[in-house]
Amino acid sequence: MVRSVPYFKDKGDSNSSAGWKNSIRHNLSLHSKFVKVHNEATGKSSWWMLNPEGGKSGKAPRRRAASMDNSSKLVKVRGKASRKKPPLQSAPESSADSPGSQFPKWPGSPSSRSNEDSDVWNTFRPRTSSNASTISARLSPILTEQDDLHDEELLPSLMYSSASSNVPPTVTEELELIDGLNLMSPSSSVLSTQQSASSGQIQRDSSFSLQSPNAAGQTFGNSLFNPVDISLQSSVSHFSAPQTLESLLTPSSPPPRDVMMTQVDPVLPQTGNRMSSRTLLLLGGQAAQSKMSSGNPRGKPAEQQAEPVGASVLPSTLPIVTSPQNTASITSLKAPVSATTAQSVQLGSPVLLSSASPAPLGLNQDRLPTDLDIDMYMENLECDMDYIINSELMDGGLDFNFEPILPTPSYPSTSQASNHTWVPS
DNA sequence: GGTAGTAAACACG
DNA sequence: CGTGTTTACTACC
Repeated sequence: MVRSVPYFKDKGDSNSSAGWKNSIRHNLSLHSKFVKVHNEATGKSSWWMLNPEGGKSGKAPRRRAASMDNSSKLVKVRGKASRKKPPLQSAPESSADSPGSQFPKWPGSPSSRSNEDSDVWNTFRPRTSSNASTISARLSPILTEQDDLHDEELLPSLMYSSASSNVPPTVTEELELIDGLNLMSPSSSVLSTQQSASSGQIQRDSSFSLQSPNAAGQTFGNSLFNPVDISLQSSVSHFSAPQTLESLLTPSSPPPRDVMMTQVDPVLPQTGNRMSSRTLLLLGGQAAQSKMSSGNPRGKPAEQQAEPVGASVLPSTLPIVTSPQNTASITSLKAPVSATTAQSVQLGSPVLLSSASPAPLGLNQDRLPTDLDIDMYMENLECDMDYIINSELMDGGLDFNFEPILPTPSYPSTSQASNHTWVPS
């Protein structure tokens, strides 16, 4: 608020912020439009997001109202709800409430996710205990939610993080920008709560690779790593492994980091060999969400915060080659895709945000498998693009900004792109 | 009367 | 102390 809303610019200090913060908290708690998503990673703090169902226009589910509020089913789950003084709390917590569960379940949310049925939030909550805690924890709600949404309904899932203390403001912003894509690198062993900065960066990269390439590819045709994008897209298009998502969501079996690139797929478990409109929606929604999440979405170059961690980030974006197990996983995931394609992915992963212009330069243009029908992918890309663009326009226009990435020193320069000296062989 | 903003009390970790 | 919940008060439409 302080950073994004002029009015609050000078109201960031603890003194002057007490009032409006209190008001915010008050409204968050009071109105069912907002739902709290517990985030163990941040201790006492939680994520606040818009109720996918919109919530009631009126008040939040108060104890008595909770039972009546069928639509939102946002029962009070706060364990300490009954802590109030006896006089006030005549009625004990309703049995309808799910005590202990911090996660209100709105109808239909986890539906698509086969087993997770009972507890959507469990799908991510456990992850909080893992290294990617903060990130994944914040992501899941979104993903789950959006996964639930139908194509026509891209509900805004604006999240407000109360974990300001744990996540640097800038990082928080970054995270918000890429909400829903954090899952892309949930398992990254590099990630940790303290390293949220780097993770944020990583996330951002992944987000770009997933949500921008399409749009960016068309918009920014002057890229050096076009093949990469195409490859990625192809992998995305072909890969469908719901179980992967399962594993991703399972704390016990953290997914390989490289999956972050293909994790987009998990998002579209039902998808066959091409991205479903649902997925597209998801991506678009995330983009839109990004805009919504911050008054100055891309305005602040991620590079700014990314710089310090850029070096470490890159490796994490193309780990496929580093770890045998990762490689295996990725190749298996990309079964339909030729090995060369996978390789191209590996090579290009770090520069995902580049465009997918039809004229690949440097890198592995000559490596592109003959069976890799670029046109086909391009078609898909165009299709996706249209969708995304439309979505974006509907939301007020495109808001892509890849500027920060280009100047990143860590990335191979244009002239050296074909050398890959930095690429593990 | 409904809604919204603010202040405040209170509980919890 | 930060966060979250709740109540009370006030102002506006």
